Amino acid sequence: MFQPVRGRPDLPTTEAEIAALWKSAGIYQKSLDNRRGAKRFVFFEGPPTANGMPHPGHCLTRAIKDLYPRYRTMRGEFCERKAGWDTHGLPVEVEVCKSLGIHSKAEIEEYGVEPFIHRCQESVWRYMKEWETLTERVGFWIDLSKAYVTYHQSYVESVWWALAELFNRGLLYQGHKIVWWWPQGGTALSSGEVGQGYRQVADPSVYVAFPLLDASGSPTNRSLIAWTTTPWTLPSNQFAAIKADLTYVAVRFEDDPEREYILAEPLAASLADKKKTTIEVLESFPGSDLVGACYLPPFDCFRPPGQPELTALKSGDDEPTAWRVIEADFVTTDSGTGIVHIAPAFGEVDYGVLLAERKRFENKVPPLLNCVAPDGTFTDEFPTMAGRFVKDCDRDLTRDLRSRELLVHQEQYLHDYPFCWRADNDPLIQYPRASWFIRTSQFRDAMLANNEQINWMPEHIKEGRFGNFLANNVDWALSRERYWGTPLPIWVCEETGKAEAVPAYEALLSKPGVTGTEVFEKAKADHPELSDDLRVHKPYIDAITYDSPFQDGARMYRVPEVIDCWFDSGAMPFAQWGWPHTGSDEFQSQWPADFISEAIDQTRGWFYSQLAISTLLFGPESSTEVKPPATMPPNGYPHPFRNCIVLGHMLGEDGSKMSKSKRNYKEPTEILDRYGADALRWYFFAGQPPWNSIRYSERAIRESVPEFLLRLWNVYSFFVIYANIDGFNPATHMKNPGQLDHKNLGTADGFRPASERSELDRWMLAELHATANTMVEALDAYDHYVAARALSDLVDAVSNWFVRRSRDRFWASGRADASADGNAEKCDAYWTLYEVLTTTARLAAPFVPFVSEAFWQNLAVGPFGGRVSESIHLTDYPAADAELINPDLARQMALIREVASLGRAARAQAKLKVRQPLSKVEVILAESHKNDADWLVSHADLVCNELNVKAFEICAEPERYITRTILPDLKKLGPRLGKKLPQVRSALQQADATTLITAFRDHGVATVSLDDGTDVSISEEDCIIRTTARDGWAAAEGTRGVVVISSEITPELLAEGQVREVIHAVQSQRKTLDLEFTDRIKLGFATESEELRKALQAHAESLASETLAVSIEFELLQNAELETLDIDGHALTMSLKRASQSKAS
RNA sequence: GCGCGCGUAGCUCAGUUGGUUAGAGCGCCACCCUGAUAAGGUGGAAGUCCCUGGUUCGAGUCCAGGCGCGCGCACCA
Repeated sequence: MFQPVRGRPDLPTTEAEIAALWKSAGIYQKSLDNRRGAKRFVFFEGPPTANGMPHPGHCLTRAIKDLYPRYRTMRGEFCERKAGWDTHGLPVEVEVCKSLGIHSKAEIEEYGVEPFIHRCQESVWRYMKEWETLTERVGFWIDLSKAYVTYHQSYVESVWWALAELFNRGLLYQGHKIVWWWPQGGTALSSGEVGQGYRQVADPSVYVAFPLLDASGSPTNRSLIAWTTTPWTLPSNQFAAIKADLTYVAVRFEDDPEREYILAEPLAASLADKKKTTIEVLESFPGSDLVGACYLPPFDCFRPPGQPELTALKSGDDEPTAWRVIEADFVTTDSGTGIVHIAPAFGEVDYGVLLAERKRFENKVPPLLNCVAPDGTFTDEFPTMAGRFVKDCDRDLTRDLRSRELLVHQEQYLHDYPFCWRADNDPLIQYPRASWFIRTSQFRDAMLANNEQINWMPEHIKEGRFGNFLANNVDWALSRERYWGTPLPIWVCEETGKAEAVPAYEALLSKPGVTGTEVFEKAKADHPELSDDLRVHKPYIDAITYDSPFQDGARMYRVPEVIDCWFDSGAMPFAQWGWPHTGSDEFQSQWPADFISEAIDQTRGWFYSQLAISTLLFGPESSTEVKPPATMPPNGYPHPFRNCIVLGHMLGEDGSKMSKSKRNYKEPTEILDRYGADALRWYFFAGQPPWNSIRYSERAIRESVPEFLLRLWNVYSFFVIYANIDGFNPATHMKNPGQLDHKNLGTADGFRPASERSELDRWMLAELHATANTMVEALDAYDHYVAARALSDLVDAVSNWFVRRSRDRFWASGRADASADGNAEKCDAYWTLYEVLTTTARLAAPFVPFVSEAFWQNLAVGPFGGRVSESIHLTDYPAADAELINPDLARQMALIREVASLGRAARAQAKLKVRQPLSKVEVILAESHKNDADWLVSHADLVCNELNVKAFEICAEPERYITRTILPDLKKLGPRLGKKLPQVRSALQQADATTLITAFRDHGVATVSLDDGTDVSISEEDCIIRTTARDGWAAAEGTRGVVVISSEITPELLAEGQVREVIHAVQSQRKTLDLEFTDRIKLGFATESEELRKALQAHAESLASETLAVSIEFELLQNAELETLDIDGHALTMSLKRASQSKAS
């Protein structure tokens, strides 16, 4: 007996039962133990941060991350899955600040770095529970208990090792650069972080006059017009840049006739338009004429009064170090005035100008002018606005310029500007700052070469998004002037400024004269619950100092910075094992990864950080002394991952980005509770290729259920119902159930080899095994979308053809076993369906692990107990049995299915319902299928049965019903005939098809005369012969042929049709009365119609057997249900009642 | 601005090296089945394959230029 099955699946409940089973039996662990020692399939978990709630996108990632490890495990490989959590960084700090109601660095310092860090460490686990629940709920098998955690000491020390390596190789350096700076947060951000914060804003756009100076240093009547959208940078102005080969003009505006202005010629008119005034051009000259001219800066905070001070150049001349026109290539006429205000402190390009200028000077070089403090306020060097946040001063600055008549024009300018990605009201500014960088740009080519070897899916990521990103690589801005992160392990000599990197905590403790460890010890004593991992974090680590190796008596102090948390995640391939300090075996065997997958936003994130770190540390140029694992492929590429599925972004119900505030998506738990994890997983896998953006809509998820899961469930439920009725037991006498593969099943009682079974069974098994082939091929190529579709087609074939065509066998009398009253054909049907169901469940297991497990438990573990795998996930993925695959039969069965379908179409067209028997159906096969004619005729019974007709034949006179058209096979003739093709085409159109076909038959070729007088000889293979139904017949055509239905209805046929109508009504009535389908009934009819009465009498026998009637009378029964029917216009009253108690079948 | 992706039926999406009649699911309409049954099936209607131009005997598919959407990048001073 199989456990009875719910008619309607309740997936969430089933899933909960299965999950409990897995847990109590430790199935995941067993699935690993099962494969220990086998070839490894290496998977890396990109660490999510448990600092926020999981959302639907995470369900997708986790589903994909589960699919391939499950599949590979079933394929015999050993796939460890170690979870991981990303725990450092700004997101955590910002969350904590929010909860404390503070914002700035000063406030954090005031609160205290130590308690702040404690808060951060606690906050990291805030949504841990939700994450773990979700992970299990979607069926993502991963070892959460051994998860790596980026703040753990061993992890931090691995990162330290990596940083020390880079430092020792000169690849980690401190540079003074213009960085994107978050003033309120007091730290620089990486380009990736900056990129996340761009937002469209309206900034003031000002056109400012820079009056040119005369020889004595006094302002003249003539001014340059510079344009900027950041007025706050004007006090720090240092140069004005022009383009040498651009034409500039001196002009006078009608509304301002006293002064003259200089700007690029192509932009002059548009500025006049903006000012709503007219313009008078006084003279024009090339930009080169302006180079070297001196001007009065808009603010005098740095400029002493009087004549510009001259400084010696290397060339022997001398020039002022500031407020001078210089030439620059980057000046364009796209916008502005063609004169660019240069403030080197606040722009990378501007800073480049300064560096270039500095090279020209002899001894004293131009200083960097900067009147903005790191916190974003003006310094005392700009007294009028000192202490105010620069972005808040734009209005006052503009007003000031206007009052001094230096403001030529002002407007609003709409553009994208970066804000802090974690504090989105804080604008970022470009700012000069000493910061630590990794020389990634030096490894650009190595990274590109490494990238070249990675199998990206979709392919275009390699050359496109990711390749471009690598090609434009800039040095990694690594350091963060923050608190909660991996501390930069660099200690600096207080006297000499010389630095060294420390690769491990132990190494630090063994330094001479080390002190400061007591700070953590004391904290631990005060708070025993404090995590030991915090000893390597701020502020404790900062307390540790030691004797300088560079100068006697000096001490070494750690630099204050922590690092970008993306470096943490990128170090995960080795840091998850604490390598190289520990975990050498693990790293050896788990690197590089065979498979990773994340969403596309990780191109600049985890995909990059992994590749960059791996290339720098383990690439061919590496001089790292600790060697990478011996498993490294010979040429060293690709690493650290070979195959990467880049997932599309998930969109909300409305197709736009998911957003909490827009409420355009349902919480994952709601979907999971309502439809189940398998439904969600199947939707993800089968809905679209994974790299498409995917719409997370409840409707779409709901509607994806019937097509596959429900259909499969219905077949399963059908099987269980009838197998129980018929006593089908697969375990009877089976010697070795194995994995219930075809060959194992062969040892069972009542099992006949496929070759001895009906064609339908052989077809079904052929489809099953062909599908297994397709799926393995697709999944090996990481194409689960194609695999899912193949699986779905298989289920359609089982449900809509095999079960449908096998009903008679399932309902035939006799037991489904090898006993004396056993029925061999019935047995075959059960064995076939049993094999199909168990094998399909295994094929589906990586996709829908819960439902397939439910099948396995009932179909396999139920009858066999401990003789089969206790879980479907401990079985092997089905390997196709090549001997069972049969392409000819597949084609033929497809043909017969089309014939049946066309027959129904023809009936529908002629309004002849299937209940009405017809005399004959004729088929005209397309030329392409003519060889299957004999086979089709041998299946006449099947066609007749499907279409409810008396006879089936291949049409003897096809010309009655069809016309044939000869079309050129363009694919074949195109390359051969080229430009002649259209002529051949029209010639064939005009030619008589029958003549051509005769010619093909008789001579193998036919000659076609073209309009240009030439002849072309073509063979039948060059053509496609199309068959088209003529009008006037009940016919339907498809690609494989034409089906014609005889629409003539004889009185006999009509009578039979009427009886079938009555049978239909009786069956409905049985159902209405809620009778068991084994209940016998008595029938009584009353009708005025002689015709109907005769029909019923004539077919009383079939009427009785179809409806399980023990008696049929032509008078109404006492105490029976009455129903009045209309059969073809004849009134009939039917009475029906149960004949006896139901008896078991 | 540059780069990547996408644009096919009312909706969500397939569409293999260019080839004759462009498909699926859902929805809609009509019908069938009634021993999987609050399921299942069949048929039908429905398309300017975003636009324009080009290459080609032939373009949904290749090329160029637009338009729209999404994402990414960033010296918009």
